This record gives sequence, structure tokens and C-alpha cells, in this order.
Amino acid sequence: MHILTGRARSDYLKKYPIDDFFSFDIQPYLEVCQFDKGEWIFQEGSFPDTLYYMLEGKAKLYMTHKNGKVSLIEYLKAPLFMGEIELLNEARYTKGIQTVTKTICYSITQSCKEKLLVDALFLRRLCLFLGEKATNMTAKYTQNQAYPLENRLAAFIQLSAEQGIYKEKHTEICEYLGVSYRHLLYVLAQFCEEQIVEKRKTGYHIIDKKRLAQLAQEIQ
Amino acid sequence: MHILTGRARSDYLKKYPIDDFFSFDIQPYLEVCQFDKGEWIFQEGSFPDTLYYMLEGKAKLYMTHKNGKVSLIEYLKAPLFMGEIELLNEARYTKGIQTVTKTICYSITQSCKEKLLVDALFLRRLCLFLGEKATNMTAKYTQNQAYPLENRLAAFIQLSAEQGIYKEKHTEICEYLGVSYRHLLYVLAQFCEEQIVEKRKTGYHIIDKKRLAQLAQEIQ
DNA sequence: ACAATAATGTGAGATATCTCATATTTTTAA
DNA sequence: TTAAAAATATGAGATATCTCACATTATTGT
Repeated sequence: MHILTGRARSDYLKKYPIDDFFSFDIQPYLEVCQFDKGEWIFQEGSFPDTLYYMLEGKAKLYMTHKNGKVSLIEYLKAPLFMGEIELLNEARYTKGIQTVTKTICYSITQSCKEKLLVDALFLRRLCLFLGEKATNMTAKYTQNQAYPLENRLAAFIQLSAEQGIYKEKHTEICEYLGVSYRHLLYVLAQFCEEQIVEKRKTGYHIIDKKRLAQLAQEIQ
Repeated sequence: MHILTGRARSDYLKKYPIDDFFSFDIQPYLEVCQFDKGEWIFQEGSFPDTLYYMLEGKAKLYMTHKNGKVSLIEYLKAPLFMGEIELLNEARYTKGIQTVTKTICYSITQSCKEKLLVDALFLRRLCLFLGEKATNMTAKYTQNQAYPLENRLAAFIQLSAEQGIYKEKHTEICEYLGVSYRHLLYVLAQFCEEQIVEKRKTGYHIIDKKRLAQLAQEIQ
């Protein structure tokens, strides 16, 4: 991670105004920082003391289980807060966050924690963010319980395909969908067999959009 | 649902002071209300316009999937907020909440919504509540992905047993744990076979506390 | 350019979990 | 009090998903 200054800093501040998140002047407490692709923003098990607001980029939220399994809990896409729960709740150990692309964030030091925690403007925004997060996790949780991979994968292919082509890394997606690598490949093969997608060098091409949507929509 | 007045009302207000949740006088906006056992506090798919704070009681948070499966998402135990996400986010349809026992709540009408949404004291408490909710759901989600029923059931038996006896309704718990009734019974039978619990008329008695803890603790 | 590492792909056999059918017991409501 | 509804129980066969072993093909760092 490195901190941007001068022109780079002011350009981001202009492009992503954040003043209206707070009812006090946040600038003295704020840095613009950049994480390179693959860098860890939070280490699993650490006690972070910085609140980040991601402006540009994409990251993965991870946790490792006692049995060694790793869950890719979700993809984080700008804009969003990171480390907000630790701000509210002192000394809460955190999950791991690793960037997928170059990522630009505002970092806000906890030195203005007192100010933040009495700022209704900021707190209201945080409530909205947290409410949405809770709602999303609940949705994911219940969907995972109620539907087999066939449906969840169909939904995920719809979501992540670009120009009708799905080309995510299997190793990553099986962690995200919470199934084994083997099983993911089975179901992909099944989609090929059913002519829903076609495997080419460029990726899996969606050929039966309708059927895919049908499988996905059973979820909601 | 009925609203308590007079002596009943003031007794609850005394027993569960709530003034320090707000920086303005909430009393004019507040009712004390009681739901009978089995009553629905929120109907699934409705657009609630009341914020509740549960003082006493226990309820179940439900959702029904398109495929007809019902998920018992979680048990709600006092104290907690209900309808808070709908307060923040207009017109968000909600999940169903049904009481398990007689339940006493404060209800706060949305007529003071404007006041609530600029009240840092209240918002901060809401942030804490929502943050915890998000954290819990995330934990549940990842655990369900990473462990078979054997471990999750062991953890649940530990949690819900009273005086070493587990006696929840199977029909409910299988929805809660997200497995079929049949499978729940299989794993319970397996616990009996392994002499971890013993089935008697009074319920399933825990006889190998250590082994149960071992299975449960693999989760975390 | 090459060795190390990561990602892909596949088979085989095990296990976790589901669906459905059906019988019995308990609880609930009229 | 009795009939209906809910909860418990169990078998049998299917399906979803896992683990492990191993081979092949990219990707990456030096």
C-alpha cells in the first residue's frame, strides 16, 4: 500500500467527493491510498485501526475455518466501507480482504473516531450500508441452504459473464460458491451437455440464455 | 397484538428504560405492545411502518423461497430491533416474524422517523446492532458452507439444551439448520448410536459432553 | 528460457443429504 | 370427546457433493 499525494490525491478527492458523508471537515483525517493487485488490505485475525472507503477496485473477503477450508465470503466492489465494524466495536478481529485489481481507497484514521461516532450524517450512511450488508448476507445464506449448485451457478454465470462469456477462475469460484472444485466442474460439464453453455478457448459461451435464466430465476 | 396501557405500560417502561437510546423524548411516539404466542409481528412480503424493540420474548425469522422451501433464518431473542431496515430504506419488503412465546415490545411509529434519522445516539446503537447482525449472518453462512450437519447439530444441541437435555421440535430445527427432516433424524440416530446422546421420553440426554463439544468446536 | 507454481481436467469411490411413501403417536381445535 | 392436523419415525432409492489420486496445461518469477 502506498499513499497518494499531490496531484493524484487531489484528483481523486475531486472525482469522488466525500465531504457530504460527514458533518465536519474530514480532510485532515483522510489519506488517499492505493493497493496493488493481490495485496492484502486486512490480514485475517488482525485488529485493524483504520476505516477504509473503497473508491475504485474490487477485492475478496475471506475467512479460514478451523478445518482448513477457506471461504471466499464475497466479492467487494467499490464503493464500500471496510473496517467499519471494527470502528464501532473495539478490538473485533477481522476477516481477510485481498484486492483483485488495483484499488484506490480513502483511509480514515481512528484518531477522529470520537467525532465519527457522534456524527449523525455519517452514522446514517453507515446504518444504510450495514443494513444492506446484513440483508445481502441473509439472502445468500438462505439461498445456499435452499438451492443446489445448479441454480446458484446459473445465477452466478448470469451475473459475472461479460458479452455472453463466462471466464472466471474455477479455483476461486468454487470457494465462493462453497463447493469443491470437482463438483463445480461436474456441474459446468452438465451445463455443456445440456447445451446451456459451450466451452471454447475464450471461456464458456452462453448459448441458451433462456434456460440459464430459468435455472437462475428459481432462486429469486 | 394489543397495546398495553396504564399500570402495565408504566411497569414495562420502568423495567426496561429506553430513554438513553434517544437524544429526544421518545415517549410520545412509543407504545408498549404485546403479541401472543404464535402471532405474526411482520407478515412476509409486507411493507412495515413500525419499528419495534423487543423487550421480552422470542420469535422466529422466516422466509419462503420460490421453490416452496421455507427457511427458518434465525431465532430472535430479546432485546433486539425489528423493522429497522425498513425504517432506513423506505418500502423494503420484509421477511416474516412469528413469535414463539408471548412477546412484549416497544413500538415506535414512523411519525418520528425524521427525528430518528438525525439522532446520533440512536443511529450509533442501530449501527452496532446492524453490525452484529451482519457479522452473525456471515458467520452462519460460512459455517453452513464449511461443515456438515454433524458439526452444526452438535453446536446447536450444546446451545439449546437445558440441564443437559435437548428437546427442540425436529420439524422446526430441520428448517433452522437447513436440512431435511429425514436427515436430521439420521444424524440424531447416529449420535445415539455413538453414545453421545441418549433418547428418553424427556428428550435427548447428553451423555458424552466431551465428544459433543469436540464435534461442535470444530466449527469455531 | 526454464523450473516452480498454479490452474485445469478427469476417474473412482465415498458420504452427505434429499425425496417420497407410509405408519404411528401426539397435539389441537371444534 | 373426537376428528383433524401436526409431529414423530423409519425404509428405500436417488442425487448432490466430497475426497483423493493423478495427469495435463497455463502462468510466473528469475
